[in-house]
Amino acid sequence: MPELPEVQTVVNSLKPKLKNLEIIEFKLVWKNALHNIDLKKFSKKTLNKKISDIFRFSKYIVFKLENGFILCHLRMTGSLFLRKIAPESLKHVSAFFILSNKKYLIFEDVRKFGGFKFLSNLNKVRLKYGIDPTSKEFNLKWLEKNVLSKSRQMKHLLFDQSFIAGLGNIYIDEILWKTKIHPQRLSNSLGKENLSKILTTTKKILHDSIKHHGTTIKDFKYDQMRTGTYRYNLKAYGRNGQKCKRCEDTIVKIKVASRGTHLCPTCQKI
DNA sequence: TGAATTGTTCTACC
DNA sequence: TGGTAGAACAATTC
Repeated sequence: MPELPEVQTVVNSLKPKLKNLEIIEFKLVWKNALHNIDLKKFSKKTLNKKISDIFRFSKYIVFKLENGFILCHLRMTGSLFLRKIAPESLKHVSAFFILSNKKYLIFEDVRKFGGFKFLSNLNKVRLKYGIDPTSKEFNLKWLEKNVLSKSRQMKHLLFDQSFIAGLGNIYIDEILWKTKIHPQRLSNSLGKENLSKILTTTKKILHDSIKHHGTTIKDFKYDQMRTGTYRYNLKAYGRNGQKCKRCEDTIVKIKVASRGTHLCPTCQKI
């Protein structure tokens, strides 16, 4: 389940290998893997173009070309990796590129929700998404201004990509457990101390997870085979029925924002 | 067999 | 109308 740290892991892994290569061919296997453009147009925009940079925007992997940007979203089960040979089975392959060094950039996606967009600029998409939690603009001042002015359940708020871009179910449950905030607690009921905790905890969790190449629960991998190891650091997510690592109570799983949500009923009082 | 899974987007409510 | 919440959607697994 790729969120910000997993997407960053893929970017870090691909960047040194892809920079300045040209896209020679594009094969679309699953037709819905192109999200805002048809195959003919996508090919015209991207073939024989050089990849001048690769970076993360929100949960997108972005390839910068001379005439625009390819955005790749992994959604639930997508993985993007480089190989020397063509994929031998196309069963879970949604699409692949052939590059000027004859290598294959393969997009594999069991659930098939992920895919590519082409945009000539990022102006519109930048307006649609909120602040990046790893940026220095994400600070206490910003939180005070934007969290206290709303009356939203914290899980809902942190999930909202137009508010903060990059968090998902796993890291939100971890942040709320660590800061002892109930997922249904209303944002305007928080004190400054809570906000300060949210700030430092969010930064630390994301940083630590990137260091561990993200969280692999089931599907996430980068570099074709390698899995992230942050799962060993999880305190709430997926631990329902197990003992809270802070007190003697048991982690429970409830539904908040129509998502499975893990919390400790003793540590995280509403 | 159908419930569960995800981020995004659409719709409904107040 | 704007802010908020909840459901629908994509496809597959077990």
